[in-house]
Amino acid sequence: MSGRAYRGLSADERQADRRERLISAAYTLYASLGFPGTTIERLCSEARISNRAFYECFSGREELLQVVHERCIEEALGSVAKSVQEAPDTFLGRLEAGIAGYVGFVTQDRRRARIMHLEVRRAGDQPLLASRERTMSAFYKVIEDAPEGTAPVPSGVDPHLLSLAMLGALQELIVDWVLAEDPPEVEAVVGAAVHLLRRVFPASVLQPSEHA
Amino acid sequence: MSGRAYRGLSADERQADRRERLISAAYTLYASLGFPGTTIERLCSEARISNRAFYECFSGREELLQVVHERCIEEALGSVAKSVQEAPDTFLGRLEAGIAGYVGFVTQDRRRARIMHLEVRRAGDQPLLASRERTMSAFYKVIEDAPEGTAPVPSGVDPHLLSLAMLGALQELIVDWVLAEDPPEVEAVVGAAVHLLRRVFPASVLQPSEHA
DNA sequence: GCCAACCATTATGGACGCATGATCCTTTTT
DNA sequence: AAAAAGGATCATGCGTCCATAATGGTTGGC
Repeated sequence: MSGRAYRGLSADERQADRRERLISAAYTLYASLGFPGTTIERLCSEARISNRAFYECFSGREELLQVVHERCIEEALGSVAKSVQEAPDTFLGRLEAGIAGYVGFVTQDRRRARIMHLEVRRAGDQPLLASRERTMSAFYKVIEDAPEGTAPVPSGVDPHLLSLAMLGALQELIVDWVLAEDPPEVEAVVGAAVHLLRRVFPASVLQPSEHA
Repeated sequence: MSGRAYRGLSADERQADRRERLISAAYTLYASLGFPGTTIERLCSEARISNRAFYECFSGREELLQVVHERCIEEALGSVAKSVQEAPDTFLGRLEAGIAGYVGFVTQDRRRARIMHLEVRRAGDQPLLASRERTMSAFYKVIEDAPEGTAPVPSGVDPHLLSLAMLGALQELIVDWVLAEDPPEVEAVVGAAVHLLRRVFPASVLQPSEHA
């Protein structure tokens, strides 16, 4: 057995520590050099980890990206869920809180926004699309959990495509925020996104009830 | 002087022919292997052109992509302009014709859709963003050329961000059409996009006049 | 304090792509 | 038909990255 203490850490702890350092390094390098420019060697030197040890943590660059992306999504979902729970229990309230929560979360750290909305696409990796699907369904939930069972999706138009388009709109706004040399205010991004969704999903017009 | 006839073509014609073959090869390879996977050697072998001669046509891979992309945009603008001109002179009519024209054009050849909406982003090349700006402004024009000078952009929301978001929405729909293993009908894509824009730009509600 | 585990640093071999140079076949001119 | 231009095929030098192996310094157990 090769489970021995070292620098006060067990074998598993050391392994986990290296893994974590690699993830942290990836977090930074993806945002600065982009995913294609982030070589394994750079990752290792940034994380101060042996080139050899990388392969004991991940099978290759793609798996690392996958893990980083999933972590980002997990954190984002948590943050958004919290924002939504604290919001007033109206469709509009939940919607606005969800968007503001997500945009706020993602713009809080420029690296996050870049990884989640730019680098993921550049990879073209297959398993990443699965993660994307998860985000989609989470987004669906926010809409489908409208309070009194009103279906906010209009008829005659594929609701899946509509949600897809809304995600694309939001994504484009965030990408612009990331790439523009003179980025818009976060509030403006949120405002545009909220305005968009408010107009697209007609349930919002049924919602002045709570206000009066 | 080195301007001599060869295979019935002048020196300039031969040069132009090689250029064209490279562009055609790029058109195909970008869509199958993606831009990053499209090496110069592959391009040359596909175009049946000497590796050496490539650099007499383009300075490198990026310039070729640039040229291909600009050609795509040019053709798209032409096609959309024609569709819009033939449409009824109402805001809604122009809008619908523009969207249907663009989606129809871009989905007419799968390679086009992929190049214009996927590979361009993957390149991360700087001059490409300029071309993208041109597309943006063209899109603006369609909206700003509303017949009786009504400003369809709502107040309180940055119209630039709103247009950006709409482009993002449309782009996402097209990307989905390209990547999905079970792609939606083109009509459904057009329908979703039209529905979206109709709801977002309130000028559309001022437009039942022509119908009666 | 000595040995052994541990691990970052530093090579090594292989593959790939870019850019350029050399070779050889084809086409045109005379 | 011979000479010369044109261009594709093949070959080279260079750099980068991946993946693995050898090196050497550090830490923990005894």
